Amino acid sequence: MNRYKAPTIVQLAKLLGVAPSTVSRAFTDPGKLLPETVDRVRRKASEIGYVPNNHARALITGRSSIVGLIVPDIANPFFPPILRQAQRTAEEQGLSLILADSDGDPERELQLVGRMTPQVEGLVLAASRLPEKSLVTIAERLPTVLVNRDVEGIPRVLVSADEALDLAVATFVRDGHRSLAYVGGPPESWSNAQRASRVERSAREHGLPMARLEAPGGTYSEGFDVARAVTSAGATAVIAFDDVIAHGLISGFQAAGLSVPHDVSVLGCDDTLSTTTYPPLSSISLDLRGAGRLAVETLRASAGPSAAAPARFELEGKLVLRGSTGRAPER
Amino acid sequence: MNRYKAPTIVQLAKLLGVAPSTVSRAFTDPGKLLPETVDRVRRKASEIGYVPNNHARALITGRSSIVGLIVPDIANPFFPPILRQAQRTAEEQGLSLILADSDGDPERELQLVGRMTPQVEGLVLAASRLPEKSLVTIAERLPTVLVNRDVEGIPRVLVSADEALDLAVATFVRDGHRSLAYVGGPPESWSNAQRASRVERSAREHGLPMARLEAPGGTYSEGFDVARAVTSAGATAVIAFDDVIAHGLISGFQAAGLSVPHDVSVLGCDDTLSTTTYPPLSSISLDLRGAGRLAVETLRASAGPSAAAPARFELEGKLVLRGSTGRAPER
DNA sequence: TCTTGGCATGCACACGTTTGCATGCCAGCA
DNA sequence: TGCTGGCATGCAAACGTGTGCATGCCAAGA
Repeated sequence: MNRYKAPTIVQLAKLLGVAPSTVSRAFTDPGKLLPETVDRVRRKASEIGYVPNNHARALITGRSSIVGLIVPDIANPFFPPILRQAQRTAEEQGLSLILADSDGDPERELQLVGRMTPQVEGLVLAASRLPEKSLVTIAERLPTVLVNRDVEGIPRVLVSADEALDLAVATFVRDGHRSLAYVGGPPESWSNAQRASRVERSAREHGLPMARLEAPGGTYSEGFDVARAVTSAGATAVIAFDDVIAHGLISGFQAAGLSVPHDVSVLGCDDTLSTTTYPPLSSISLDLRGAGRLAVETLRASAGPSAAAPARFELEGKLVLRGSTGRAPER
Repeated sequence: MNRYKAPTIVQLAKLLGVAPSTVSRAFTDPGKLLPETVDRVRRKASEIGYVPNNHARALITGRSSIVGLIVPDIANPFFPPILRQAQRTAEEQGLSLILADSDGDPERELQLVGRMTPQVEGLVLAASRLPEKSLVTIAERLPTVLVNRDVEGIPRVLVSADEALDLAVATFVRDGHRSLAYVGGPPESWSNAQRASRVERSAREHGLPMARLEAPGGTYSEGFDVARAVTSAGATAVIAFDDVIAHGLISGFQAAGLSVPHDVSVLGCDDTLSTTTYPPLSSISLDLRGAGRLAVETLRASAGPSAAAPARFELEGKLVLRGSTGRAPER
């Protein structure tokens, strides 16, 4: 009933006594028109409230001004900063962002990609759980940027904790720790594999024994439960896949009567919790917002006719020592 | 170069030896077709990976199959569950969700609405900070659903803590508490005003003195800092606007050498942190996912020709007592 | 004056759907 | 058998825009 039909390009053209194509050009290719004409068209347009119909435009150009973003889990504090900055950057470029959550399920992720494909201009896949093969196929038919997934031939932006992890291990050694534990997160996560192997390598180089433990769901309570295994492995320092697990670990240690960092040092990763734990969590701070921005900028660039090699950006995180790490206990 | 053209309805029709309109109907109006035909079309469609082009569809029908969702702050743990379920429900209905973050700024929120208007079919505004007048104007020109904002004449779904707050106050009284504090959150937030006045009323009815304190940014560190004010007001029980502030309060008390819940009881709201604090935070659990679902379902319903009165849903939360609340200290 | 060429604008088709109407078929009834 | 009517499907016209090509104008050069 309150059906309001928006003014169209032909109405505006008729009103001005010009051809529809002239109006079109006034918006999309003003250089081809007399500046005076452009002015006249634009003025009248805003007067009658004309605004280009996105769907009609998308239909003919194939560019929808919409980009899709898929994350495994919106509720994970790792993603909101990426998401937020991605949206903001998209907005600056005149793009809209459509969002979906794959729930960490590769099958569902693939399905979401399928649904999005016809209506988006490009895709950002954050921490994708899809096999490389699928990713390549997707990237072939649609401009795609990966976040935290390193696949040759596809533009990608990675937030890396590698150097900071090296530094962390070195710091632990210097502080007298003689045994280390790493608590892994979701096994399908690329970051998890990356971090685990880096810590392992670094520990080996320092001759530091390392126990490998798991919190596959990446939850607080898993972290809590695995604390026991850390102590029985004899480790005095533990690096967790992320802050959530680290937080659980701290609580687990406290519940077992151990003091952090006096009895055991705990290092998180991602720095999403910052000072909201007690003691304040040492962690590795990542440039998540930068990743969000870079992802859509790269997408935009790679959507063009550029035949340049697919970009690969690596954003190094930095180690932030707070109260949850310290010297090894005297024994 | 890597331009991949998606299969179209006519290609599919040719492949099947039927008319394009038949294919179209197989998706939009299957009742008009022989069930067998519908099957055949759908089977072939998924075989060759055909998926309807939304833009073409939107152009002719005027319905874009896109709904917009605006939140004040994606990073606030209150919103992801809403967001997530809203997206999922939208997906079930064949809709896409475009997302934006207003950063809590009304001006920016208005601007976002303006940008979205021409391309969405409806709008969900969560915890909007816009004046009522603006909201009414928006709702007039576009199907709109409010979440946690109560404006007469606009469909809305509210997650309410009212009854649970009453129960909480009664519980405090029963447990011997003689003085209460309420720590408010963002002053522009409708929920904040709602909760504050409810607690105030409930306390008055019980003859319980109540101190009103503020953490206007709604952050952990503000909660931490305001803990001091709580104790100097002599309160032995404190209700916080949300879990984040409550978490800060707990840490603040611990830093001041007070034990929770032995010396002071802390109650959060929203139940977003659940067991990740120590002691586990008592809180008020809200049906956020239900709100997300209801919001887009309501939007969908109100987009139809229904002239029914705008719906108003109120989802009551429930009190969950964990380890951060207990009996008043002996004195 | 005639030609050339650049520049501003008009013409008309294409994009992939939906949908009202037309068509053809077959069953049921007189 | 002939007629009616319902049902499954085909036909073709939109929806609002972008864009290659054609057109017409005017200035500059010969």
